[in-house]
Amino acid sequence: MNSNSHPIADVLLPLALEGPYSYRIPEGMTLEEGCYVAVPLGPRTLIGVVWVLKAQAPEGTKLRDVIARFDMPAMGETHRKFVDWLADYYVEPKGNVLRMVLRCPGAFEEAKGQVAYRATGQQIRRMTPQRQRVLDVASEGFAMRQSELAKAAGVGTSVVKSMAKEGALEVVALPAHKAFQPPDLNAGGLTLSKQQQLAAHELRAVVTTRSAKVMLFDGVTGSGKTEVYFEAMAAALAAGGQVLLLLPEIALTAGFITRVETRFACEPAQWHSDLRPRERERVWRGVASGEARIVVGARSALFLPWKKLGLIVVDEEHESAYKQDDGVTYHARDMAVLYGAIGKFPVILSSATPSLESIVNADRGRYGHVKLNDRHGRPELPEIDLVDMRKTPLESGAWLSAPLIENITATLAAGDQALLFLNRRGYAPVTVCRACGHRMDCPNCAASLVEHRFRRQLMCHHCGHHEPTPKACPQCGVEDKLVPCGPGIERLAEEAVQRFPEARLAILSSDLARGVFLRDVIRDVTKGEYNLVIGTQLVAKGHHFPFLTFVGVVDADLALESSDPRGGERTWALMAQVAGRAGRGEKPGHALVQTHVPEHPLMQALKNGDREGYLAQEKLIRENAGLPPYGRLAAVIIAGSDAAETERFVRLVARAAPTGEGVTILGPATAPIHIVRGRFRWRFLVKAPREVNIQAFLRQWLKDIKPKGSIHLGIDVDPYNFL
DNA sequence: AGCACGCCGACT
DNA sequence: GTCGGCGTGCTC
Repeated sequence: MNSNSHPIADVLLPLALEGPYSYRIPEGMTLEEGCYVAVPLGPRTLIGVVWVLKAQAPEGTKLRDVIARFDMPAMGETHRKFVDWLADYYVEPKGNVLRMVLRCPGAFEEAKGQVAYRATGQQIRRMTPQRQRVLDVASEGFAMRQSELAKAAGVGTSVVKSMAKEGALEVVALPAHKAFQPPDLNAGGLTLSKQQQLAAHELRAVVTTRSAKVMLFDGVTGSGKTEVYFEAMAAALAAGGQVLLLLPEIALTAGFITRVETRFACEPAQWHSDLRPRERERVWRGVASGEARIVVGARSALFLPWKKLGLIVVDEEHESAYKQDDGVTYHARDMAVLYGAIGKFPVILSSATPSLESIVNADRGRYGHVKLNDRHGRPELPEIDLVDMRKTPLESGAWLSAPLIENITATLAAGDQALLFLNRRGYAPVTVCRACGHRMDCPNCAASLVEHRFRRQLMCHHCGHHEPTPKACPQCGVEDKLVPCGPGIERLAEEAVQRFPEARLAILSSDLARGVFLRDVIRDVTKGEYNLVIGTQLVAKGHHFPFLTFVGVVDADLALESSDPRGGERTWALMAQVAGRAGRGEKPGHALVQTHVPEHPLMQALKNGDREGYLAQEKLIRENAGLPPYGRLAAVIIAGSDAAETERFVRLVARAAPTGEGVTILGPATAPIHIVRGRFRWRFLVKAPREVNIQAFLRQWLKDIKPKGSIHLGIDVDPYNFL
C-alpha cells in the first residue's frame, strides 16, 4: 500500500492521545505504513509514525500536510500491533506507548560523523618524544579519535591538536557509529552435560520449527541454564532473526555481556536507562536496521523498533522488577509473551523459582515446560533447617540465635565462607525517643525513617527525603534519647563484628559507605578474600560464590507479613535463591532460617525441599481467593495533595462504579502507605473471573471521570506492588 | 507533552 | 487600572 491511492496518513504521535491524527500526504511524497514522519501539531513539529494510510479524510476536519519522512526503515507491522495491544491491555493511550518506542532523541537527528586522525607522513618541524609516540601510534594505520589517540600514546589531547594544525595528522570522517559485528554461532559453545543437551535440544526445536510457543525453562540454581538457552539463541540467529535477552536489572548486564561475547564472539548491543546518548542512538538504529542481532537489555528493550525479532529470553522471569513504571505500567515478562504471540516467534522464560503464573500456564499446557534438575550431582536445594525464634530467646539488641552463631563459628573455623541474609537496608527501620515516645517519621510519607549509619542519615525509602540523624528529639528536645528499634543490615554487621572479631567481614547492600564500590566487594567475595558476608536481597541474584558453604537467614518472615498476596511466592523465591548460594563449589551447603512461624506450610516445604508441596499450597490459596492466575486483578489508584478533596473525588469514583457480572470492587481503601511524597493515596481493587474483560469494565467505569486539580487517577492492570 | 486562553491577587 | 499566577483544554 502506498500513498498514491491513499492520500491521507493517520499518524500516531508520542502524546497521551487515544488514537492517531490524520494528515494529508503532499504531492510527490510517498509513505508506507510504519514510516517515521515529521508532522505539525499546533505551533510545533513532532515526530510520529504512520499508523494507517487512508483513501479519505474523516468528515469535517481540516487537514494539515505531513512535513517530511525520515530516511530509516519503517516500523514493522508486528511492532505496531504490539503497541496497539499493549495500550489496550493496560488501558493506556496508544500515544503514551509509542512514546516509549520513540524515547531516543538522537535517532532522528542527522547522524554526526565522528572526527578521527590519521598520520599524513608529512615532516614535522619540531619533533618531541610525545609527538613521536603519537606518530608511532597513528602510523599503525587505523584512524583514531583524538581522545583515543592521545590515550594510546600517553599524551594529552593538546599534542594531537597541535600536530593536526601543523599538518602531521589529517582529519578523516568516521562513520557515525561503530558497526555491529555479526555473531559467530560456532564460536564458544561449551561442552554441555547430558541433561543440558536434552534441554537445549527441546528449546532449539521450538525455535527451528518456528513455533510461537512459550517455553518455561525451569532449572535449579547452578544448573547452567544460561549455556542452554544460548543454544536456542544460536538457532534463532541461524534462522536470521534478532534475539533479545531480557534481564530484570541493569546491574546484571555486564556479566551477561561477557558470557555472550564468549559464546558468540561478538559484542552484543546493550540497552538500559543508563546508556550514554550516543550508544543509545547506535543501538536504536542498529535494532531498526536489523544489524544489531543480539541485544541484552532491561525491560524497556522490548520497545526498541525490532526489525525481525526471532526469540526473546526472559531471564529470572519471576522477578517482580519486570513490573515497573517506565511511564506506562507494564510487566515486561507478560509483554514479551504477548510480543511472541503477535510476532509468531518463541519466548523462553527462565528461572530457578518460576512465578506461579508461569507454572500454572505450563500446567494448563499453554506453555511448554523444560526442566533442568542437575546441580552437578547435588540435591535441588542445600539442606535447610528452621530455627524457631519463639523458643530461641535472643539477647536484647541481638538478632543472631545460638544455632546460627554456632554454625557460623564452625564454618569460619573450617576455613569456609558464611553468608548472613537480611532483606533490610540501613541500620534500623524505626527510631523512637525514649524520653517522650516520639517516632521519627517521614514528613512526606506515612512511613518511618530508616537510620543509615554509614551515611549518618535518616532516610525515607518511599521518597527522596533524608535528614542528618539528630542528636536531640525534635518533639521534646531531650538529647541522646533516640534509640534504634529493629535490625537493618548495618546493625547486623555491628553484631557480627562483636561475635566474630576475627572474621573478614563484607557488606553487600545497594547503599554502601562512600567510596566503596559494590562491584569490587562482590569480586573480592568471589575470590574468597572475605569469609563472612552480610547481604540484602542483592546477594540472591546470580552471583557465584564458590567458597560459600553456610547461609543464615536472619528473618524469613519479613515478606510473609506484608499484605501482598504474592508475599509467599516472594519468600519462597528469595529463600531458595539465597540458600542456593551455599555449596556451589566443591563442598555441600547448609542453610539455617530464623522464623517465628516454623509450622507455616511454606517454611515446612522449605525445610523438606518440597517445591511441589509449596506450589500446591500456594495454588490453593490463590484459587480460593480468586487471585491471579485464577482470576484477573486491577487496581485503580487515586492520589491528591489535598486530603478532603481527594476523598471527595474517591467517593465520586465509587458511586460511578458499574455492576459487572462476577466483578467485585474492593474499596475504596487508603493505600497501605497512605501518604507518599505528601500525596494522599486511595485504592480500589477490581477482581474478576478470568473470562471477564476487565479492561472493558475499567474503561466503562472511568470513561466520564475526569480528575481535576492535583488529583491523579491511575490504572494498574495485574498489580504487583500493593503498597 | 507544549502552548494558549482564561479568570483572580500585588504592582506601576 | 494592568502584569502575571498557573488551572483547563486542544492540537489532525
